[in-house]
Formats: sequence, structure tokens, C-alpha cells
Amino acid sequence: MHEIEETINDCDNCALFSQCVPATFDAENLYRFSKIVKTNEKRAYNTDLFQQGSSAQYLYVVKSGGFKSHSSLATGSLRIHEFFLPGELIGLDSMAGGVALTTATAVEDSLVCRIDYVQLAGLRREFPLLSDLAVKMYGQALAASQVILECLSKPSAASRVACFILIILQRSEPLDGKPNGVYLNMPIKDIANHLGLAGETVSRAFAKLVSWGYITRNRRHIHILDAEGLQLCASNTEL
Amino acid sequence: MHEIEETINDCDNCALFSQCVPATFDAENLYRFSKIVKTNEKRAYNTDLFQQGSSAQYLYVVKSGGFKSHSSLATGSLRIHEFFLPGELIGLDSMAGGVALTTATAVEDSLVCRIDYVQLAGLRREFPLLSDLAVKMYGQALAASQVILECLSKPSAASRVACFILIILQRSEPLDGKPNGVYLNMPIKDIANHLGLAGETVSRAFAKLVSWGYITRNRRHIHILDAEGLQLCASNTEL
DNA sequence: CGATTCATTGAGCGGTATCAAGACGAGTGG
DNA sequence: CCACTCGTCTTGATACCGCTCAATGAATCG
Repeated sequence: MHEIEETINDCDNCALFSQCVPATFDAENLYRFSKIVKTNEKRAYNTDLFQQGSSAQYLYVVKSGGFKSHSSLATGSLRIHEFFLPGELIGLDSMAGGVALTTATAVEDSLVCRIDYVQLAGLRREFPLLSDLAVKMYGQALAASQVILECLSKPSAASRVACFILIILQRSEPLDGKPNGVYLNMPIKDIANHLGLAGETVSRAFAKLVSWGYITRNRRHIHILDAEGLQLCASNTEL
Repeated sequence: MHEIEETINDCDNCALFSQCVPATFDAENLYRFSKIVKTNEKRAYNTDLFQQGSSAQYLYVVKSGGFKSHSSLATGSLRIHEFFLPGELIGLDSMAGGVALTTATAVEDSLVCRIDYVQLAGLRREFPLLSDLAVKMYGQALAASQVILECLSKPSAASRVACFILIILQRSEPLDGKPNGVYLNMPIKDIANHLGLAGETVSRAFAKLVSWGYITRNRRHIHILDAEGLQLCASNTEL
């Protein structure tokens, strides 16, 4: 058994610990894990975590701030694939291939924890528990992807935006204590791109949701007044 | 070492073997793997592989035919999440939670191979190689999901349909030798639902693609004439 | 052949993209 | 403190596109 003090990171002191990867580890696993994690790397607003096409070496955990993943097509058009909130993993999709499928950019000043792919794979072979955890993480990522997909398939702009708010709310709930507040740390334009809409349409959709009494809004701060109504609006194919 | 003849399935004789899960296994692993696979289960058109909310026990590989996964929301609206072609895995997303997140239904008479989750997890703990394979499979599933997401975020119906054709083409290419032909084994209405469009709109989009000379079409058989043009159309945000 | 399901085609309407102009906030320098 | 500027966001007008509804056409099966 090793002393916690020997660890080179502060996972055991991290506010996100209970939501993070090593939450289920025993002391031995936690120690081994701590050796392959570089915690609290700082990334400034608008800087890239990694770039599309470059060799992917690390899995990241968002500790604070936020990121977006996007890819540019040959035509020059840019599409935003995902947003990453504190506690979420970035780089799962590139772990197998070793090549980054997207570019990840900080939408605000952020802190990340960095895990080496190769060392993680080594640890995974030693600790079956870690293999199960990987399956769980991937399953969650797939489920999250399906939720976004469902959101994208809605025909109405208001439905998509309502759905998007609920998604972010649900994903940010475990960490911030505020059950009815969401802070959208990305520009409206990025949300619009992500949802396959024009920025102006998203703006109007927000205005509708406010006028209907479902939410109040102050710049990027959203407060949910009527979660059920929002849910109804999100699931409604019409409107 | 065990004799191949002892295996209870015919993985070693399967036409899909080179594209399938056990392709990278050595004889020992293949033998062990064969013990937990039930091959060639028959599923008739329109029957469910599993249902949303039920306990998920098996991972499936599509051997022939095809499936769609869909979920029904409280409002009664139904959304089709994914289509599964021969050689692809169904049930990855439900492996961790043990509850089926979607319902999977055969879109034509099909054959599947069934793998028990629990036994697979046991094998995964024994054979590190299998753990790596799981990561690879999940990575592919995530990547596929992102591709679909990109397709959904396109504003134009023609773009979405063109993108969808290319996706199916790319995914069916490794198995059928036909590099420029696609058979869409699902009704147009299902494609429309999946793409967030109306059935009529998809029909018109097909007509456009035909009139522009990108494809020819005979019912559900699609023949690609100009893959580059189709690609251009798919990636074009306008049009 | 009639019955059913699926696919196409047309007419009208509503919603979203587009373009343009204006409002608001934050940061800067006088 | 105020003018200036830049980026982000909002608001308005118009054209286009896809949704809806309804009717027709095509294919499969009993």
C-alpha cells in the first residue's frame, strides 16, 4: 500500500472527485491511476486542446470551464459536434485510432486533467475494474450522443433549443448545486451551428421560450421557470 | 489447444469473419469466444431484437438483413436513432447500464449472432486483447454517431439525403463488393424520420439527386453515378 | 382481382435562412 | 467619465424551403 501523499496530483482533494473517473477506485488503483494523470492543466479561452488530424495521445477530463469539439470539412464549412462540461471526458472517440477526429477548443479559460492513452491501456490490462469503467464511460458517451441526435432531429427551432437547454441542465446538474439554472458558456452562434440553425433563429427561439414563460434569461444565464413546459415544448414535434 | 470442431458455432466458416469481432483472435481466444456466442439466430421482418426499457443481456452482430433502433417518447412520438447493417454491432450503448435504451427491430428477415454481456465481461477480464477490441468497437460506434450527427445538422433536405446515402455506402462497402450500389432495406418513411424530415420531402430529395445526375434509382436500389458530386452536395450548406 | 401498404406528386401555408440595420456589452484610450 | 471600437446579440423584411393535407400511382399479397 502506498501513501496518498506520494501522489503527484490532487485527485483526492478535487471537488469533482465524486463525479470523476477514479471515484470507484480503491487506494491501490487510485495510486496507480494518479501516476498517469497530469492534473490542472490550464487552457486559455479559444486555445485548442488538440487539432483534427493530429496524433491523439491523451484523454482529458474537464475540471473547470468548457470546451467544444468541431471539425472542418473540405468545403470550409465548420460544424460543432459536442460541448463538454466540467466532469466530462474529451477524446474517447480518438483513443482507438490514435488520430484526433475533431478539434477541441476551450470556450472559456479552463482547467483539464490529462491522461495518457498508452499508459491508460496498460493499466486497463492490469485492472479489470478499469476495463469495466471504460465500458461504462463509452456507454454514457454513446447515450449522450443519441440524446443530441434526438435533439437534432426535431423540426422546430424552439424544440431544439428547449431540448438543448434541458440537455445542458441535466448534464450540469450533478456538479453545480443550482437545479434550475444554466450558464451557457458558448456564443449563441456556436449553439446555432451545433443545432443546425442560424444564429438569428436561436435568438428568436430563446425569445419565444421567454415569452411563453418557460425561462428567464440574462445574457448567457438561463433560469428555468417551468421545466415541464420546457420538456413538453422539447418533445413536441409541432410548434 | 482445442479442436475447432468442438466449437458450437461456425464463426470460422462465416462469410463476415474478416469483418467481425473475432477476426483478430488467436485459436485459443477464438475457442473461448465461440463458447459464448450463439450464431445465426433468425429474426423475422418487423420483430424486435429487444425492447426499450427491458433488461439488456446480449450484444448482437448483424449477420444478414438489417435493423433499426428507435425509442418512443412519452408524447408518443417515435424517433429512429440508428440503422444497423451486416457486420455491425447492436447493443453497445446498453452494455454498461444493463437496460435497453432503445428498441431494435428487424427491417427485413435477418440473421444475428448473440453474445452474452456477462460472459463477455468475464472474457474481457481474462484477455486484455478483448479489452482493447472493446475500446476500438466503441470508438467506431462513437465516430459513426458523430457522422450521423453531422448529417442531421445540415439544413437542406437534399444535403441530408445525399449525406445519408454516402454514409450507408461507406458502411456497406467492406462487405458487398459493389462499390457504387446501395440497397436501402428500410422504408422511405423510416429514413425520413431518422433524418428529421417528412417522407414526401425525402422522396423529392431523391428526385432532385436523380435529376442532377448524381444517382439513379429503382425503388430501394440506389446506384451512385457521381460520388464526388454527391459529396459536394452533401457537404454544401446551401442548396 | 381487390386490398393493403408504400411511394409519388401537387397546392397552400408556416417557419427558417438570409440580408441588413440597429442595440448592447466589454474593453480601450483620451 | 466619456467617446470609440469591436464583437456579440437582437430585430425586422423578404424569399425560399419543407411541412401538411389530399389525391394519385405503383407494387405485393391474399
